[in-house]
Amino acid sequence: MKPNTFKSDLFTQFAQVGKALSNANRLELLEFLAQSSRSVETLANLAKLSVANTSQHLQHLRQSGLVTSRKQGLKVYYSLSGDDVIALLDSLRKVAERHLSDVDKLVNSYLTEKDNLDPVPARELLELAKQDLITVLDVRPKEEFDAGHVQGAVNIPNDELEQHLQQFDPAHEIVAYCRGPHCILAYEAVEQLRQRGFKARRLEHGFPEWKIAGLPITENAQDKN
Amino acid sequence: MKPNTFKSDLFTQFAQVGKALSNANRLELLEFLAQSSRSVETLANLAKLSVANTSQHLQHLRQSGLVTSRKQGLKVYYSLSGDDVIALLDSLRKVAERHLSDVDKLVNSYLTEKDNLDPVPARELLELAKQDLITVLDVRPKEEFDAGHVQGAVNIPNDELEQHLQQFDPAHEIVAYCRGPHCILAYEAVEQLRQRGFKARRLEHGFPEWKIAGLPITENAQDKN
DNA sequence: CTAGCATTCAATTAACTACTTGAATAGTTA
DNA sequence: TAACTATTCAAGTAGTTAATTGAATGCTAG
Repeated sequence: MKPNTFKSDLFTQFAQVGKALSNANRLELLEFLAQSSRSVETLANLAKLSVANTSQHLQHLRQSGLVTSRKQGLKVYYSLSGDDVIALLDSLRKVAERHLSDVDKLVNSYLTEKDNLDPVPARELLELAKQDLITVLDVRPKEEFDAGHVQGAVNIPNDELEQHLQQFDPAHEIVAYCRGPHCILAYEAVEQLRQRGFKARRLEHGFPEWKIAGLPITENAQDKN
Repeated sequence: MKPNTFKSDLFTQFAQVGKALSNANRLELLEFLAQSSRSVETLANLAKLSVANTSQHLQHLRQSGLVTSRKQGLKVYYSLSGDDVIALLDSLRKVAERHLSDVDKLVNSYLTEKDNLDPVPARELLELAKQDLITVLDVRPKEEFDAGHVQGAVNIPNDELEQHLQQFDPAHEIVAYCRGPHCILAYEAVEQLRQRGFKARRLEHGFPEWKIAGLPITENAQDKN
């Protein structure tokens, strides 16, 4: 028996997963994959990387066990290998938020009124929706909405918000959400709506977190992209 | 507003934390720190690294916000910056275990009868202890035991087990634990006890997990090392 | 069975990381 | 104040990683 060898090998294996999380582009790819499974080309466009580079990053992620791939016709679709990966990304985000003061500074400087956009916890949204007191607004692009969204949500991508303002019931408060805790779309939507006199807040987290919490969603055939 | 710049900077910050987790030696240091706070020299000895190298790793960890340091007299004591770090390490471990088949192979080849050493969940241990049906055995070194241990546990470091066998009540099942889910000491103790005819199992997780689950512990003044 | 497409592979370059060594700093004790 | 100790800093080297480019593979449709 060689406990030390065994032990260090084990840490080496864990470090492989850590390495996969050590690059900003890979983390961005993971966030996109947390939405739904996607092809290499789509991911490359979303992350603004070359296709070859994206492919390499994805292979790296696959070797660490964070994503899986599946070939369908011409395209290769990648997806997260399990909900535990979302939990891991959430842990990472929590630690980073709590400890890296730089992150706070960034968030504060960008989102001028961050604190005033006080977020609605998921449970509260559920309750308000049940009593039909709110309109739930999904501001992500149509494809992401189609792949899966909070039950009862209305989809209006951010750049079309202006044209659809009259369809909102002014008596209802509007709760906006998008991809994750740091998706800016929801912040922007809330700001815009408030300027127009609506009562608006944002959902505390985003769709991936809602989904893994087991809260009600409407889900279509995945893998459209 | 520059959403893209903002966004990529944010991922860069998260990647800093990922980088901290991308090295086997740093992960090992974090595991030691999950036990209790420790000085640089102690950590260097535990991890079998040079002091300068250890110091560098620790600074890296501090810059990512995973640990904090505090100077006391001549020595500098490092500790985890919060329980969310333990949660993060646990997530990492879970993903690595589930996905890296190499890890399974290692565990299986090293721990010949892994499945037979069926682990006791924390709640079950609590219940059994309440009814006084078991002896809870902490096989870690004395210093770690002193810094904090499961309430009611007996401390016998692994290499002294042989000499203390007669002090166990043969009617009681023995549940052994040590540092974490992968600490080998507990496996070895269980094997040894079984060979001597005792009924023995190991605790499913280790002390750090027990502690963050909020289960009853006995804690002494930290920072002895 | 050929043309076209999505992805991967291979080779290159620049940038970064881990570890070593020896010197510098800061706190402590005589 | 001088000697000592624990830690950190600085510089150098070997090894690793990210991104680019262009070619190779493997499907699919005509």
